[in-house]
Amino acid sequence: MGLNISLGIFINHDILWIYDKHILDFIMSKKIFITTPIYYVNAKPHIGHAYTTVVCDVYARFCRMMGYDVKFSTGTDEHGKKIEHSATKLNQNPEEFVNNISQLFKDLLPILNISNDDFIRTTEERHIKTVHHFWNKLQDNGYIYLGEYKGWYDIRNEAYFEENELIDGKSPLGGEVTYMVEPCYFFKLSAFEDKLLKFYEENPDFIFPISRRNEIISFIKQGLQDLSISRSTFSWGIPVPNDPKHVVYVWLDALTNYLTVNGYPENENQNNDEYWQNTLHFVGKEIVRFHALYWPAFLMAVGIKPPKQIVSHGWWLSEGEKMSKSLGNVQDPAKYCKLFGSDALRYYLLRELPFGADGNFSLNNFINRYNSVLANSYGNLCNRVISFISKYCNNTINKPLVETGDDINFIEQVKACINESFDNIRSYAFHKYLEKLENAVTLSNQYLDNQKPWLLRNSDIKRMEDVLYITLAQIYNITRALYPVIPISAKKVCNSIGMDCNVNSELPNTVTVRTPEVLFPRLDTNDISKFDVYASN
RNA sequence: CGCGGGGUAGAGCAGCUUGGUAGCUCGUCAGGCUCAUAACCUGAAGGUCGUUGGUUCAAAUCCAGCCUCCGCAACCA
Repeated sequence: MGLNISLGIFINHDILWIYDKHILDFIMSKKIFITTPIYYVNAKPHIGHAYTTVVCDVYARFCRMMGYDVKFSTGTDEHGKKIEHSATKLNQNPEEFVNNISQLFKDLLPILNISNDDFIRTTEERHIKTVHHFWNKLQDNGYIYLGEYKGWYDIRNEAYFEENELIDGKSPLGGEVTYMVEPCYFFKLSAFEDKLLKFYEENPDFIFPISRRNEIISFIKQGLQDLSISRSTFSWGIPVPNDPKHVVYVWLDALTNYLTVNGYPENENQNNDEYWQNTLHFVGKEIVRFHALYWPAFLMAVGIKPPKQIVSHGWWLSEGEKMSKSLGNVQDPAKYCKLFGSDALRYYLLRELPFGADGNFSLNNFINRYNSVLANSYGNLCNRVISFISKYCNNTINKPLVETGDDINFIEQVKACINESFDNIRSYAFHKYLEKLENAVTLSNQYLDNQKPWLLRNSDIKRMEDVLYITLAQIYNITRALYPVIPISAKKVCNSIGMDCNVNSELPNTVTVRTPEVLFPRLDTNDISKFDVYASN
């Protein structure tokens, strides 16, 4: 029972463009809930955080463009020993510390032009209420018991190990270990092995991509142990209901943020909630296990259906190496936005990395793509056509009465590109989505060069106008298709031809243009070291 | 046997799921155009797709082994 709505209608003079493939038909209603992970406030935001957030934003904007009612949340994860530790080192109390860093993440959102509907902090009262309710529910249903955590504790790395995991009396992570016994609460994760495997079986798309799904399945098949879900060796966390010596394990705390955002526990019956039924969690590959395994188990334990899909992406290297403060190569997303504009950064993030894979973020490469695609190809196309109309057609252009074979051919090819482009959204192949639109831009430049309106100006004014209108119509279509990625520039282009970015808008018979500003000024590559893009410590 | 990701034109990468003329961006060379952001368009050179073997009519693509590079014991997306 896929949703049968027409997904975006592109109007091209005399041609009704209907993008009728149900790219999002796995979403069963018109509502959709998109989340970023909540970011751990142990350090300042870097390009990796920006990436996840931008991916979600582009997806959210795309869905809205296609007529969906989107709820899009992000936020910060603020509890845990590490935070307590970091705060102490700076002679701050934890509240002060998390307020500062959380604000940095929040400030980044408008800089990246993110259209989130909510920003949640795990220190908020509404969230603490949710966690308490969720915990009690788990307890009422018999999935929590008090036990002891025993093992060799690596203090430096804050992790427990089994005797047989130790190497030369040290932890596998290289730290000194001491044997510790800590009373703590456990979640009966072991009871969910079969249920989880069955769930993955019945919902083969639950974990994206497949390789991650296989990893999780083989992890479960090795056997699941009960999960310790409380800590008593530090206090910066949400107290366990009725036993405030313990605080709630940070992942149980963090994951429930999604329920908080969706109105739980007031809105307790999430199974009837249309947003919840169509929840997409976008995550980095390192936290797939928490989202694809622990989270559905927790939810099953309280009787809530797991989310629709866990969408996992890869990691960024910086200039070929791991991002690291000591190497000074931590890419600062805010600096990129300031220097090149948020659209350029958003475009680069999506275009450079094949979604799911790891990739390399490099300033040189950024500038290369910026110049070749945004400036020379797309920006220049918009500029040359609109300027032409502005200069030689008195700002006004009329819809052609007849079309030649070349025209039809061109229009059909662009249409095919946009269709293929959108098809790639379904599999989160954002790099291909953009590549196809770049193809459409190239086709437009080729069409112009073949038709040579600058020669027609002296021989056939009517034909010149037809060519320009037809090209302008395709620019309008391409621009709207690009809107989710480069919303600011897309709006500028649409405005300069007196239109909005709505997919259902139709180019009128007579279009009046305004000379556009240069969208993406070419960047000088002679000395790229002058661009200060790295985070200061 | 720790886990994971790679090895495709000078550089950086896609393609591998669903085998079938090897593609993209940049760079180089030669042309064209002049509406445009010294941009745009055309053409050319340049690759035995790490290696060995297997499956197949057919392998960059599937399978097995090998060589090799790189991440992970974090600032974790």
